Amino acid sequence: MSEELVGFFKALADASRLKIVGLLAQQPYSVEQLAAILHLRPSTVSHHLSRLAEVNLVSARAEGYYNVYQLEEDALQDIRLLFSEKDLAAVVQEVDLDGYDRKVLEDFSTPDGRLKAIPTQRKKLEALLRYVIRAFERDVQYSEKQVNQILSRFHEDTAGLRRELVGSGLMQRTSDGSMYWRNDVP
Amino acid sequence: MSEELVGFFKALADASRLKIVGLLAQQPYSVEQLAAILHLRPSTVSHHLSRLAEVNLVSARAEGYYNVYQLEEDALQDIRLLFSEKDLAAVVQEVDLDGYDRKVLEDFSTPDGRLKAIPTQRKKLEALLRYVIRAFERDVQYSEKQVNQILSRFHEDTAGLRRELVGSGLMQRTSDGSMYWRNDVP
DNA sequence: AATACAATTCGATATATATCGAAATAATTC
DNA sequence: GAATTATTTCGATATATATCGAATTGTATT
Repeated sequence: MSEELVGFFKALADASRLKIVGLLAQQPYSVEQLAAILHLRPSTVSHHLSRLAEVNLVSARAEGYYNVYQLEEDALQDIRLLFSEKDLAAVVQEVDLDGYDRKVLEDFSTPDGRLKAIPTQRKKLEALLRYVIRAFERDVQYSEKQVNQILSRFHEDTAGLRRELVGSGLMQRTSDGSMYWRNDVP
Repeated sequence: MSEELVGFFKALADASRLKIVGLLAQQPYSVEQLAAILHLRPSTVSHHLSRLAEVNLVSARAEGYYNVYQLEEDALQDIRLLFSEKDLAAVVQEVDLDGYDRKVLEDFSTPDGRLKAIPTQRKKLEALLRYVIRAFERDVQYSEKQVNQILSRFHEDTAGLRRELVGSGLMQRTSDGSMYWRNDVP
C-alpha cells in the first residue's frame, strides 16, 4: 500500500511530468506535440509518459501512428480521497512502532532485565515505565509493600519508580495511598 | 508557482518521509524517537524533517533539548484544494504552448514564408492551417478568387489549402460557395 | 564551569533518474 | 514493398539525493 503511494508521488515529483499532467488536463496530446511544447526530445517525453502510465495517471490511445495520451480522471479523484487524515495514518503500517522503547530498554537494562540506571530524560524514562508496568496484572490491587517488591526486581530506587509510575498515569492509587493498581491504558 | 508544487511532491516522494508524515499524523515525535521507529540514524531523520519543513508540511517545537516535530494540518488542507482540475491546469503557465506549431512551421516553410509541401500528417497539416488562416482578416468576406490569391502566397495548390481550411473549421463559406470568411475561433 | 545529550551540519558514498542520441519497432503513405 | 514518420527501447552520462559517520552546536544537568 505505502509502496503504491510513494510511487504515485514520485511520478509527480518532476517538473516536466507535472507540466505534462497540466497540459493533458486541458486536452489530449501526442508525444511529438508534448515534446515540442516542452522543448524536450520525444524519447524523454515517452519516458515520462510511461512513468505516469505506470501509476495510471494517463493512458494512451493509438491514432494513426500517433499515440495520443490523455489524463485518467479517476486517478485524480483517488488522490483527493487519499489525503484524509485517516488514510495518511495508514501509511505507517509496516513500521516498527515500538522501536524507540526497545532501543531505550536495550541501552538501560542489563541482560537479566534489571535497569542499569533511571534516565533523567523524560522521554526515555517514559519508555522504561511502559516496560516496567507490564510486571503488574490488570485489575489487581497491590499494597505498597507488594508494589515495592515487584519494582525491586528492576531497580533499588523503588520509591522513585513508584512515584514516576503514578505521575505518568500508568498507575493509580487510592486517595489514602494504601492500595495501587495498573491503570487501564493501552 | 509550479516550482512550489513540484517541491511539495518531491518532499513526499520518499518512503521514509511518507512514513514520518504518517506517524506525525497520529502524534508528535522527537527526532530520536522517529529514528528508532524507522531504524534510521538521527542525522538522516533530521535531514528528512528539514525537507518536510521546507514545504511547511511539519514544524518543530523546542522542548528541553528535544525538537518535537508535528504535522502542519493546514498544509494537508492546501493539498486537497490543489487537485481541482482548474489548479492543475494552472501548472502549465510557464510553458511554450505554441512550440509544436512553430516547429512544424519551421520544418515546412521556406525563409520567405512559403510552404515547401503540404504535410500528409493530420496534426502537422492542422498546425500549418492555423498559420495560414492568419493571413485573413476577421469579419471580412472574400470571394473564391480573393481567397485563392492569398493562398497562392503560401502554396500553389490553393484549392487543396482552401478545402482543408474549410474542412478543419477554420474557414466557412456561404451555402452557394461564392463567399468565404475566417471563422471566429481563437 | 564541566559534563551529558539531542539535534544539526558537513563530507563522503552509493543509488536513482532525467535527459539525450542512436537503434529498433510499428504504422502509414507512395 | 520501399520509404517516411512517430514512438519506444537501449546505453551512456550527468545530476540529484538517501544514508551514514564524524564533527559541531545548543541545552540541560550536576
